[in-house]
Amino acid sequence: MMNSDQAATLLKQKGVRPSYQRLRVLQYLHEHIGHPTAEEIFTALSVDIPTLSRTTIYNTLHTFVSYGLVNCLTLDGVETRYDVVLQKHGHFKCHRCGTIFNFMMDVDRIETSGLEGFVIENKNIIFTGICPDCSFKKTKKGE
Amino acid sequence: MMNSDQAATLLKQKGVRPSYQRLRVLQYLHEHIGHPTAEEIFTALSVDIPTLSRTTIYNTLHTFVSYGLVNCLTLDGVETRYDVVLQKHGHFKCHRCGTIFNFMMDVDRIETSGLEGFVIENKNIIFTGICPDCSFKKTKKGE
DNA sequence: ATCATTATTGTAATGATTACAATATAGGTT
DNA sequence: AACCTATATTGTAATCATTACAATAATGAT
Ligand SMILES: [Mn+2]
Ligand SMILES: [Mn+2]
Ligand SMILES: [Zn+2]
Ligand SMILES: [Zn+2]
Repeated sequence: MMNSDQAATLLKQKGVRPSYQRLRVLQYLHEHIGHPTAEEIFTALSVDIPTLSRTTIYNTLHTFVSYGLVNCLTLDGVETRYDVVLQKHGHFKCHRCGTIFNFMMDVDRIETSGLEGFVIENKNIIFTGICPDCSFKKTKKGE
Repeated sequence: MMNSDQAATLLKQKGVRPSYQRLRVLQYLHEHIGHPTAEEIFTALSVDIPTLSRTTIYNTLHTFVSYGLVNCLTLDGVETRYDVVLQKHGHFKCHRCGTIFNFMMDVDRIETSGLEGFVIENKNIIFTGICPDCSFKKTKKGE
């Protein structure tokens, strides 16, 4: 998916010093595009890097966001999640299994009224409901 | 805007016991539609109700949400905000002054791809940027 | 008035995130 | 290569919103 060299190149390209921890976090994000939390990243990388600090994860993620390497999203408000897919897309959260899905949409085609004079910098689309998997399980159980 | 009797009627209508605290919270929400936080409501009502507990505010808001009296929204992830405007609308948060504005849009006209088989229960639209007021101040300062 | 149900209160706990200071590392300069 | 400064990492303590929980109070039906 993304090897160490590719990660280093990407970081240097953006002006971020490619430390070992940062490389690993960036690689993890590219290998786990399901919107992981800081804690999930920390837990996963701790196995390989026993000295890893939670603070480093937070610092790294903040750096990545400010340098435009990742986007952060807070769907529910309990945990911030990180997204390495930079292409504009919407998010669907299944309230049964908690999975966050990406979906495509033409963000700029949304017609609004009441935003005259507003400078729009970001458009965030969040849908909630039940995913096909959970929907199917529910139907089966109901029989 | 909404007097005690109106609030009581609304609560009874929805099957929520109209305690004094609940009446006051509901009234506050109707008089402050700028998406207040639990803390803001608590601080404001504490003046009048010195024995008021923060827990009551949280309980009350949870009750209101579950009975469909208000909606909650978590735009940034730091604080949950409460919205008594039940009509579907989008939110714009100014990252300069922090104000959260409502705007109108046809939510159902959004075309998506990749959500086949998903049961959509809620559509949340959040824009961020700079509001006209802050935009104007910035321009003036720049002269 | 009695009694069971429900609401309120206060305090303690939780959990994600931030603040901060000490230590370690990286990369440029001599 | 050794040196030095800027930057990154680490560990711990603090913060802040929210929740858990148990005691007390109020409500509404009988
Ligand atoms: Mn995504
Ligand atoms: Mn609103
Ligand atoms: Zn699901
Ligand atoms: Zn503003």
